Amino acid sequence: MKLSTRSRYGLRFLIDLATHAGEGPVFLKDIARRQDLSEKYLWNVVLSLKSAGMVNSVRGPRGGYYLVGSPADITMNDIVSILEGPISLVDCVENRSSCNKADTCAARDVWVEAAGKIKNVLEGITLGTIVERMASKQS
Amino acid sequence: MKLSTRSRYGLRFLIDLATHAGEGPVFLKDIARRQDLSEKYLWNVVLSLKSAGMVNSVRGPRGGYYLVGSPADITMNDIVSILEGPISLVDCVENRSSCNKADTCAARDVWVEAAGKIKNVLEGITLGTIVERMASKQS
DNA sequence: ATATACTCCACAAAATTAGTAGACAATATA
DNA sequence: TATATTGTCTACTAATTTTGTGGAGTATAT
Repeated sequence: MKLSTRSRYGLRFLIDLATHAGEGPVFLKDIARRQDLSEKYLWNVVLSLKSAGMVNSVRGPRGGYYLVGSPADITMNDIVSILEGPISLVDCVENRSSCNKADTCAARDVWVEAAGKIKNVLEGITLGTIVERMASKQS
Repeated sequence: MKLSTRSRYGLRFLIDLATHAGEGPVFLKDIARRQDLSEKYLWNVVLSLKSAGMVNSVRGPRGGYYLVGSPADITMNDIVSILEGPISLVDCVENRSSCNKADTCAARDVWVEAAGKIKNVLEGITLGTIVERMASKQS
């Protein structure tokens, strides 16, 4: 039950972006350097975030990336869903037809319930609160 | 954020076992047939459950597996922890030294919090309630 | 004795994840 | 308009994890 590096890198990217909000677009290259991530691989992660409309980019000199919405409106569930896929602990939660026993399966009910609760947890954590907490930590 | 088949198979094995409690040991072969799982692979999963002390076995004819404790005392967190490893969404949650930035990392705090809450959710679901719910569903 | 079922090591196929290479496209600025 | 800077994109490869198989052996109730 580990998250892939996509989610980890994505979150670090977004935190970095939120931290530098209001300073104009931020270079992918700078974030990769600050966070010590492969620039190429990070781009691939960020591509997903952009496709999902969570970030946007400006090309050319003085270009870079910026958050589309307010950090307070971006939840961990949003981030993980984009980068990891929907929070279904097993396929049959999302996709009844992936198992021909889904309708009568006792185990499935468990996973549906657990997935729902985990989703609630992740929805309760926003990028905004993360950045706030960071700031108060440093002072 | 998917669980591996180990957890899925393991839960189905345990549900089957709990359902047949009080009838003496249950054959792995029978469960594999009922649940339509590879006998060999299921054995490997069950081995982990046995090593962890959750189930025990009797050899020879009339042998088989049985639950060690009461279904009411076995939580989803126990099961997933055994079969999937500890619920740390990222390595640094369990293992600070896996990342040299763990002490100052803002993202880590998020994962620690999320992992703790997810653990609470899974601890709230026991094998006992699952079996009960199944029974009431069938009536 | 022997049938039944568990034990355990080693191996292999499949799938997923992680990461790299390099050419191309857009654009702010001089 | 030239050019430096930065994002875009496709294709490929390497590493890891997951999932599963084979087969020889061991314990024991009948």
